[in-house]
Order: sequence, then C-alpha cells, then structure tokens
Amino acid sequence: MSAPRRSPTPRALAQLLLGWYDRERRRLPWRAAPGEAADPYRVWLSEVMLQQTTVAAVIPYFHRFLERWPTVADLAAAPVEEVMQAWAGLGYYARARNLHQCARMVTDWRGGLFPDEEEALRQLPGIGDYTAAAIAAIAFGHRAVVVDGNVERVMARLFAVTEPLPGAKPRLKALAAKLTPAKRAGDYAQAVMDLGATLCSPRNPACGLCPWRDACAGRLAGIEAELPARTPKAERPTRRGLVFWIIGDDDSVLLRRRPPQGLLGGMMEVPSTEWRAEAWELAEAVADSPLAAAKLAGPWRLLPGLVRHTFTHFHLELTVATARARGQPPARGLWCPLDRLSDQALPSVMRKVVHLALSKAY
DNA sequence: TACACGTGGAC
DNA sequence: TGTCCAAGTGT
Repeated sequence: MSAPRRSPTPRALAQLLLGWYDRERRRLPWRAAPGEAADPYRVWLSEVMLQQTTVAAVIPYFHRFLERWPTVADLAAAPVEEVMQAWAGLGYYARARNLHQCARMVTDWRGGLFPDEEEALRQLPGIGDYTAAAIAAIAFGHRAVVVDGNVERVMARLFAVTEPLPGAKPRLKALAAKLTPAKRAGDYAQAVMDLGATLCSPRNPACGLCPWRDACAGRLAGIEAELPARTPKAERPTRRGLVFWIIGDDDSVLLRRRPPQGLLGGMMEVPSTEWRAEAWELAEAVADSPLAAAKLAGPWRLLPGLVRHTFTHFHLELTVATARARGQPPARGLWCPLDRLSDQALPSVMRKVVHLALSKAY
C-alpha cells in the first residue's frame, strides 16, 4: 500500500516554482539581473506598456522610451504630444496620457521617487490593482498579490476552477494569495507570469515541463486545456466611414487631432465622417467634409480599395475619397507634408489609411 | 457591474 | 478569413 498522495503546501509550491524560475528565468530588458536592485521607473514603464500587450510588441517601445527619457523626470518634462507620438502603434492610448500624467505627479510631488506601497501606487493614474501590486513586489520586494491574466489561468488550472471568468476573479485571487510567499515576492510574481507565458499557455500547455505538473488538479482531471472558462462575449458589429484625403499645396495632407477622451483619444487622424453601421455615399459624406466646397481646387474622387481594421469591440471599414484644396486648415487641423507623416501620432488604423492613399491617390 | 478601449500574432 | 487573446484601467 502506498501512502495517499498529500497535496503540497503553499510554501512547497512556491519553492518549486522559484526553483524553476531560477533555472529558466527569461531575460527581459526591464528585468534586473539576479541579485541586483530593480529600477522602479523601468518596472513601472514596462508594466504599463505590458497591460493587455504582448512582450514582443513592448520590447522595441520600451527601448525607445528609455533611450529618449532615461528617468521619470525626463518623461515628465516632455510635451504630452511627443509621448503620444512615441506611443503610436502600441494601442490603448489612454495609457500614454496617464503615463505622462503619472510621471508629472511623481516628479512634482515626490521628487521623482515612486511610492513603494501598493495603496499609494494605486492612487496614481494608469496604475490599477495589478500594476500597483506588480510594482510593489518587483521594484520594492513587498509581498503583494499580483494577479494578471497569466495568474488567473495558472490558478484556474492548478486548482481546477471551472467557474467562468470574470465571475471567478475573486476566487482566483484568493487562491493566488495563499500561494504568494513573503520572501522573494517579486521573483515569485514574475515566475507565475513567466510560467503562464511560456508553459501554462492558453493553448497547448506544455505540462510535461511544468514544475507544478504533479500538483495540478486541472491536469489530473484532464481539463487543463479548457481552463479558464470564460463567459462568451458580445458579437462585434461593423462600422463604416469615409475618409477625406485632402491634398494641399506642396504635397501636404490634412490631418487633425482627435478629442482627448474616447477612442484613439488625443491621437492624430485623417479626417473622416462619423463611423456608423450604414455605408456612406460620396455626396452625403462630402456634405460634412472638413473643408468647405469653395476651398476645393478640384472634384472628389473615390479611391479603389477599402481599409479594414478591427478594434476590441467593433470592425471598421473605411473608404477613402481624395480632392485637392488650398488655404488654411480648419480648427484642430494641420497641413502635414507627406515626408513628415512618420513624425505624427498616427494610430495603426490611420497608418493603414495613409498606406492606401499613398498607393492609390498619386 | 459591464462596457469602452488597440494592436498584431497564432491557429 | 475569423476568432482568440495578451503582464488591465477607467468610468
């Protein structure tokens, strides 16, 4: 008779994972070398960039930001427009505005020193529950319960939690709290996230290599690949718009800045109609184009092709019309020379518009 | 609480 | 092509 298998203690599980982390730790640009102190500025910058964003997408942005703004005071001193421009392409642009605001608060009120307590970090713009815990643990070594999507997935599998997200969040956080050790809290937090990002991945988890394979209730039940369960999301509608590619003197094009709040807030755009369910007729769209018809120096022409883009909650289809014009740009607008388009804070959907226009309008 | 908020890679 | 989803936050 073999003794009944006893489930490992939380302490034993944490030690198992830390051992794996010491062997397999990924080298990432914001990560301090083993035994060295982390730089809170780098930890904060990386954590904000990593919100809902993959490591591969973040790495080049992280390097560019750090080179351009080596300290939080440098970032705070920059005009917000430059920060938006540097963030262009990374998405979730409210993060860039909040990043800049947070840098100013830390610089102006605290002499450039980040708070080390979770609760104080949580008060800063762009820092929520996850990021506050991550900074407290990784940058300052405090015991904090760090729960992101990786941790939720790993906990759901390790403890075979079948309740769907987001309802299961409190239970998963409670489970994560039991496992979080007092020592090496930062390493532990990064270890769980590394585990989720490499072995305990959403699809095809590599259970054979996992330090927790013998303790994993999800794997023992054969349901690891189905976890975590999620409540189905609403369908994405399609919206349509017509974009005005208005060519001014000296090979310039009309751009404007979007309002600070809402979709693509504070970013530059090629002017367009409202985005709605119905397609636009050219005549209808031109009636509310950003330049009065009197200033146009030629007829409108519809370009062949379509710009497709998918946001989190809707699909977008844009057609592009072009015309020549002269005169002063309208309010919020500017004439941008074609060779300076790359200097603008153009989000990816607008870069697709630029690409179509440059390939079809000239 | 539920929804708005980007993007690109994987399958 | 379509769907999923990634180190979430703000409202």
